[in-house]
Amino acid sequence: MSQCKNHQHCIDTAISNALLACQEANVRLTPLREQLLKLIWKSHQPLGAYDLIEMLAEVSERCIAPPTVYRTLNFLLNVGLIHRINSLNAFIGCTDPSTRHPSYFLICTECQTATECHNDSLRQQVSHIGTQTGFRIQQQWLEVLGLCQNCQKL
Amino acid sequence: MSQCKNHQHCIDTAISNALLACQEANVRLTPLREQLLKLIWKSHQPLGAYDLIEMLAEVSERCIAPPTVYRTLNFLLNVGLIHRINSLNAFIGCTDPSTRHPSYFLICTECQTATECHNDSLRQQVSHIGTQTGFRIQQQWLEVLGLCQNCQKL
DNA sequence: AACATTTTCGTTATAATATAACACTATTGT
DNA sequence: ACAATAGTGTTATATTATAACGAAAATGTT
Ligand SMILES: [Zn+2]
Ligand SMILES: [Zn+2]
Ligand SMILES: [Zn+2]
Ligand SMILES: [Zn+2]
Repeated sequence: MSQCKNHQHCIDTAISNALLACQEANVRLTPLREQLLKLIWKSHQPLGAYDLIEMLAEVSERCIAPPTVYRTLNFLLNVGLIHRINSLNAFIGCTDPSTRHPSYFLICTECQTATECHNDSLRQQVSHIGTQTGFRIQQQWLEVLGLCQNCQKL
Repeated sequence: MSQCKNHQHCIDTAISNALLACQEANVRLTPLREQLLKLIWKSHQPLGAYDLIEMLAEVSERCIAPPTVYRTLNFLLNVGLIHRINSLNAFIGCTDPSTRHPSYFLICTECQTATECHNDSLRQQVSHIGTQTGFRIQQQWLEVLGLCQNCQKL
């Protein structure tokens, strides 16, 4: 939770964003989907699918098998409510699901905090590369590993 | 091989680059390592570890188990002779192992060709984000999925 | 050459991540 | 009430990756 003062606010915002996004997309935020999204938002650290399975088991007594979790994760990915961190096989909440955008993250190797990075110059630069090379961009991920400001001090 | 006229030249260059890089780093390019690197350079498409195991079996009659291949892949990664495409769990040859650089790729979803992208403006832009946010960058990957020029025509 | 040291490779077992296939239940629209 | 669709449960299995340990090869030193 390194970078937020009131993490409950992050969670609340995430859920209300999710409700809006689902309404917009005309899909349903079922209890399971909402519960998983809340678990993902428990921290600002990417979580693996099997971490989430364990968390679900603890929280709700229900033992949910991998296919169900992966289905739900894919739903959240498709609606744009979460991102996948490919270098970690892990998932993290999107801080702005209102508009589709590439997945750019700064990930601290010390505290594991992943910070989404909405940077238009960067986006334009990538887009420019596409134009230059005649490549029609469909999807993109940038994952930057390193030390966040906090962890450099330690 | 989409973007190259003479792919044998790509392979030859890769091997001589590898010899140089290993000399420079004072490490050995053993037969196994060289063989694996050549297999990776068979095409401009990222290959999975288990693809490579199959290819090794076909080429050399030797049946090499996963740990050996992963060890060798990690060696090649560490020396900077190959890159890992995280979104595909796959590996591809580096087009310029002479200097360490981030892993930026354009990957065609149709023909699977992955083109390494040495773009300084992009690199500076990412570096700038690091400076702005006080994040000390250690490693980075950009993976752009889409359609290459060739595949758009089809 | 003989030996110790280090590096590389082989082998077995297993961990971690992800999906296929099919059945059942809940929701929605008529 | 019914049919159609969407969501979830369940079993089995595929795919990707590593731990642990021992044998072999290369390297450096007497
Ligand atoms: Zn927070
Ligand atoms: Zn986002
Ligand atoms: Zn080529
Ligand atoms: Zn490279």
